[in-house]
Amino acid sequence: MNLKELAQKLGLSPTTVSRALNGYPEVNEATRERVMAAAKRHNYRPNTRAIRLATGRAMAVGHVIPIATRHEIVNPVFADFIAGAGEAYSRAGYDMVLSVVPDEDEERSYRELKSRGTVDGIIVHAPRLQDPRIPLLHDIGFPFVVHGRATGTTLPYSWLDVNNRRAFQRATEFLLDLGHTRIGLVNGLEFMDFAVRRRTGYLDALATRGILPDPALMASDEMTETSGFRAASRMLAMADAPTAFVVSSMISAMGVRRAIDDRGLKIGRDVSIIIHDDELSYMRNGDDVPIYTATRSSVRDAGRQAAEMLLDIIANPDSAPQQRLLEAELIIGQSTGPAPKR
Amino acid sequence: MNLKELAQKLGLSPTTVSRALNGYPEVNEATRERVMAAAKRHNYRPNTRAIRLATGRAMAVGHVIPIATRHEIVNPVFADFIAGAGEAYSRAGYDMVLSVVPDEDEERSYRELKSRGTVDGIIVHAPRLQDPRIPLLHDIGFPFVVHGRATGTTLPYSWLDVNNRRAFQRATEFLLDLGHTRIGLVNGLEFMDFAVRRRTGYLDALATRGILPDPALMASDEMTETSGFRAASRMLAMADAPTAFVVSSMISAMGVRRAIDDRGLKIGRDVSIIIHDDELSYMRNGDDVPIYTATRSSVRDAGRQAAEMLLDIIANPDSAPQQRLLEAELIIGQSTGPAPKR
DNA sequence: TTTGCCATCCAAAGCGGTTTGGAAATGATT
DNA sequence: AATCATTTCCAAACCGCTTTGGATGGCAAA
Repeated sequence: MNLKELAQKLGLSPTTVSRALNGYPEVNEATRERVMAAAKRHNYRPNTRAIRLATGRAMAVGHVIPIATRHEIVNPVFADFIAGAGEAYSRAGYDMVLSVVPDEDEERSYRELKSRGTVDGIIVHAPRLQDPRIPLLHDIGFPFVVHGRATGTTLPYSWLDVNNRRAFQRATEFLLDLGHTRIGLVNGLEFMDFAVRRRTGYLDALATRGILPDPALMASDEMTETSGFRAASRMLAMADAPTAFVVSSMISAMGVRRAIDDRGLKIGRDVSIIIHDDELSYMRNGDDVPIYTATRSSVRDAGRQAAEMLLDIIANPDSAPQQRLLEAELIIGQSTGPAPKR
Repeated sequence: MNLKELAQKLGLSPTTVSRALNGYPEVNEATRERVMAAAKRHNYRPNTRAIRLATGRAMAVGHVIPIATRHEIVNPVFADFIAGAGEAYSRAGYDMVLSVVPDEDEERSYRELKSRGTVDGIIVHAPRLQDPRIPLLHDIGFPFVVHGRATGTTLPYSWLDVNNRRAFQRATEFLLDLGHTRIGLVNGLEFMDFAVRRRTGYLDALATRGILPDPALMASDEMTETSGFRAASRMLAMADAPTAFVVSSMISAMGVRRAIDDRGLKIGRDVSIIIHDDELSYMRNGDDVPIYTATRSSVRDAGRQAAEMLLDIIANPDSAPQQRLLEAELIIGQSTGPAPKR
């Protein structure tokens, strides 16, 4: 059942039927109702492909998932971010198209999305320092929103980010207040922008207390259980081992926990942990009482907000770039306690 | 730059240019090369929207992610499955569109995808027992491939699944061989098909050794760290506590590990664990030496294969349904050992 | 009655490709 | 030279919708 057939059945022109269904004013209310009823009765759904060609809009948004060819790691926050964004899209009648792209093909991939007209805009994931994607998308004139920021980029662009620096500063201060002075940082890969900001926050906190940072207490790696384990094991084996850890993710923290357990130490008593909690749905930080003390910010909610921002930018292409900085909340769990006396 | 313009520049008709680019035989090789060169030079990319309307094919595949409105949990294997599938799609020039749908709207969502012509086929995720989506998709005549199976469905349909029953049977037998007789099962939600099959495998193994299953040793819940912790804690508190666990996922296993650690027990010595390992990229089971003994089957690879199967079905709509059963390998890690003497 | 203005509807021209059904040119065959 | 088959190209229809630029008729104002 297409427009033409429906129009024929109604004894109207396709024009009028189209206008009736799309709420244009130049159509009699009576006929509009008649059209609406007939559309429902015949279960008419306009063909998306035709709409897209006619309007020139894709009614779709792209998410490019870069696969690091070296590690082949899919970002674990991805699923929840997508879930949040997806809600916003389906509410607005937009589709979400995912492109899984080996990272060396990313530029070509963006250009194609643009020139083939597959999508109306793009969410940029996991920005790195001076991320080349931002000037690129700017050049080809594609609406986009970055989830995160890219230090070193001077162009104005739209982004939505968590205040990672502040979060880690607060986390570190919290531990300092408990008397810890040897605090290990188990960070993500530091060519990622968020990881740099987190380190900055950690260093800032130490600096204001006049504590010299120890490079041996700062690890940077992929955020996996294994790498968390490795980093923590190494640090705990030191003569002057840390009494606390600031950890970039729930997953790394599980590795850190394993390292601590393996040495027969007890979390919250011998060693404190404070993590950043993205509130991944399959990785809840406890139900009622949080297991870990954490800086918390829902990545799913971030997805929703970023999507809404992008839709807004697509609808108003000439508006100024938008920015939104979310603050993480500091929640107290069972993984932190006063520094043990030596 | 569109077809017409390109044709004009070449002094050819759009017809010929289109045919030259799409490899039709009725065009001189010399002109084809000329066209190809010009297309590359002018950076011509056919407009996807136009192709779709003209051919009637969407050149896209849909993945519907149901969000359980109760738990709001995104399936953690999802990201890796998608990553695998995405590779297959982009190789074939297909787009992947994701719909995030509250599970009560799922049926409507499938019908819309079909009637609006958004996609050419669908991957069905996380099938339940007698999953209603299978007859539905069958009815509306939509090509689809199920990741998993649906016990109780008599219709023939295409699927790709891991032999979950066999995997858990082998895992349980492995523990039995080590002398364990009290073996806990930490399973996923048992309205999910895979979870039922896993339990069956577990029960089969016990049965062949003449061991009566103890309901108190079988837990079924969402596969989160917390639920793993809860289930294991409860079982370990029993008078006749289990000396081994079969655990449905790496994530639950982390909860199980925490429960074991909390009681001051040692994994592999006091308590054995064997898990099912989907080889999630951010959740590797150790690097060289596996941490956990596991039944292993890459969900990413499953995604790739399921996608290829679907593309094949879309290309040959009248072929018989395809089925593929993947066997998990049993890999020995450090989390299992002989049953402790009492 | 005429004029002008709305309100309501429609024909037709897009959107940018693919595909059908020739047409012209070339070469081979008789 | 005439016929026929091939090769090579093209005009035009089509996919299903939106949107522009009228057309028509009714009614109020002049």
